[in-house]
Amino acid sequence: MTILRVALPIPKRQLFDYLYQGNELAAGVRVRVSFGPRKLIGVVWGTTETSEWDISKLKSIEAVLDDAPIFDPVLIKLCSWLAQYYKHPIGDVVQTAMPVALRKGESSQAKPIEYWTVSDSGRSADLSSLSRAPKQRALLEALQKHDLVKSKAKADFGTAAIKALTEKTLIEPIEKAPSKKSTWQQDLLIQDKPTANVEQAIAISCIEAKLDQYGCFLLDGITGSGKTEVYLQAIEQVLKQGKQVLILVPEIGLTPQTVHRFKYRFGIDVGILHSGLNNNERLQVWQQSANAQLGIIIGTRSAIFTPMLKPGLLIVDEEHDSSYKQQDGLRYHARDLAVMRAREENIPLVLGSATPALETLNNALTGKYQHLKLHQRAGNASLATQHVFDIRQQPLKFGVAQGMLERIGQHLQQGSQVMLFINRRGYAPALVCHQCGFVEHCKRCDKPFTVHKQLYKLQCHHCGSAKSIPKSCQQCQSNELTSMGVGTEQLEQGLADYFPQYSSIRIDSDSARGKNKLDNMLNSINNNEHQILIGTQILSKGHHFPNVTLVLILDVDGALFSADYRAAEHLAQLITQLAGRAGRAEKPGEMWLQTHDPGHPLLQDLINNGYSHFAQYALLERQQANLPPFTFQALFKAQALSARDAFDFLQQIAQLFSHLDNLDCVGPIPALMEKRQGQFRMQLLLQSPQRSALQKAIGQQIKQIETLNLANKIRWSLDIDPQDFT
DNA sequence: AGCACGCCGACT
DNA sequence: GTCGGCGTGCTC
Repeated sequence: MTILRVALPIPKRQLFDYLYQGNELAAGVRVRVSFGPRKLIGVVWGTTETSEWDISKLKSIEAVLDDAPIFDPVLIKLCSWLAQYYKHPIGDVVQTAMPVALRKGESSQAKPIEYWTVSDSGRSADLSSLSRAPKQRALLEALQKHDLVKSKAKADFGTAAIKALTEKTLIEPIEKAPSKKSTWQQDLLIQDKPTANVEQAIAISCIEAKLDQYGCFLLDGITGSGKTEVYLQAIEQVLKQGKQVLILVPEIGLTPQTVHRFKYRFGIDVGILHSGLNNNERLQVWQQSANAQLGIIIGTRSAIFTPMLKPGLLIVDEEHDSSYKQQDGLRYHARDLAVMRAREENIPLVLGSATPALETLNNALTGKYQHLKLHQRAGNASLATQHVFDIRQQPLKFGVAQGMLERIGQHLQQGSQVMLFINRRGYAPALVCHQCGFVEHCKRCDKPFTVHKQLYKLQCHHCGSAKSIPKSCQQCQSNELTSMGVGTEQLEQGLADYFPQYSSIRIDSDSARGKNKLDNMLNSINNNEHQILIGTQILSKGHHFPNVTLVLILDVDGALFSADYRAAEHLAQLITQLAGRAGRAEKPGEMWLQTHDPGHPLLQDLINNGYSHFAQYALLERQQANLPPFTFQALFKAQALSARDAFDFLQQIAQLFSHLDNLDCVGPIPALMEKRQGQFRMQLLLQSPQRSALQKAIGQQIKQIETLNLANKIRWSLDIDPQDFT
């Protein structure tokens, strides 16, 4: 008789004890247990001699679901660390780390995958007979080449076409058992590879020198400098040793082209984990990776939990990308988790970016990570020139300065495309004088106030002090005080009226939602179907716009004067990424930044000296202001129908931490978005110069916080190392 | 989280 | 009289 400690999918920061009639059950095995009135599937997390519960009242395990653990020791350690570090319920963490199929208790052996294939009559069918049904024709044509996974066929051709062809008995379903062989080592076929330049060769040999141990590398290379080639040549060595490579990419970066590049170079199957997979397909990749049947696995954030039998290398591409941080539930950072995993697996980790996050850069500068730089730009890449446009006293039309409108007109007339960019990320409205550019700052913190229209107040997000919104500028007495901010729709309409002869298109996460919609939009842009592009964040990621010769960034000030101290960093990353993606060698682009503060040192540093110089300066500023990565933060957020409840709850938390030295408390203050879906949102920021002090303090208080009266009445969350303050 | 229990108002 | 609203509390 043994007592097992089981992780259950329950939002409680604890394990639950059960009796087990057998001798041992390894950690990582799934079990079915009864929990109150219901049945749950949990994961054995350990054994114990004594229970804090009355042993006679313990229930028994009802069923054991796995012969072998579904988590290896490294993943178990990783989950425990996650729960500990992010102060998150362990059962929830374990749940997040499992494919959905396994959460539901299905066998860890993947079921056969369902395909569509051509029937005998379909194989020889004449395509022209379907000329009036283009979807059906396209599907049949595709299937005559090779079978298609059902879910993919449905996504690409629709259910109607499938149904029609089934009724005509031209196609039929077929099941294929997942392959058991792990022959990728024999199949490995290295395609001709370009000769690495000197910098690439140095980077590759640095990584190769450490293939059998932990080491973290920052591969810091400007756009077009050939980071991928470095990955590929490092991967080659790992695969040749019979080891696996796990590659994380941003949500938007997992395109067929990316995958194809890896597939093509090595001639082997690549496991892909993205949001479009169904549960069984996901389980199959998971399973094949766990058995080392796949040499390369590429996936987004959650792929960091994919088990590997023979781990050899971890890569996080575009490591600065915000999609690596989960923004709800378990708020983990996949890049940080990758560091932990590489250390536990004792394998190297490569973080790649043209615009490294300041946290990462700091780790490279202090020698914690090895800094590999690529400065040389490959052949036909181009970089847009960057300029600042002073909009003080300039008449603005729908957010665009008159001078800029004229320039837009010139570019359009030359047959080029123009991109207008609205930066919403980290945006916080500051009160700017349109006459002289003066921005009112908090006297105590020397930080710009943030405008809160709901409360009709200016509020400092650093010390929490507030004052009412002034009527005129302190410096020039002008009444033209604006809290900048342009609406996408307003801009789109304005441009359509001003340039009626040109077609405009808006690309944001709303308009790009849906299968292939973004791809279709990007294609129509590069076919010159639209001349004016209006976009947000989504445009800056991974896509090239060779016909765009003018990029205009509208609300730079919203980031420069933001209460979110990361806004300037994100803006710089955006500008740098965009500059590398517009125009081409023979038709280079120009980029203009509209601002009330053309002399802003960060802005000037960025456009004159480039991202890496900017980043070092920004780091210095962070150090002087006692901000991350030189201090460590945790953010409590609360939302409720009554602002009072949210405030009181956070106030009670603040009191729990108030007596500690080494720990600063800011708030409770309204969140940057103070009201959403009718709920008031407040926040409380904890900050400490020592990570351990912050960890310890929260660890000691979290149980207490859970049991606060208001904790069950309102919605609240804790975000360790917060990235986003909206 | 989910599910039961319990205590109040508005229905046949 | 009971059906059902959702506040409270517990689950090894």
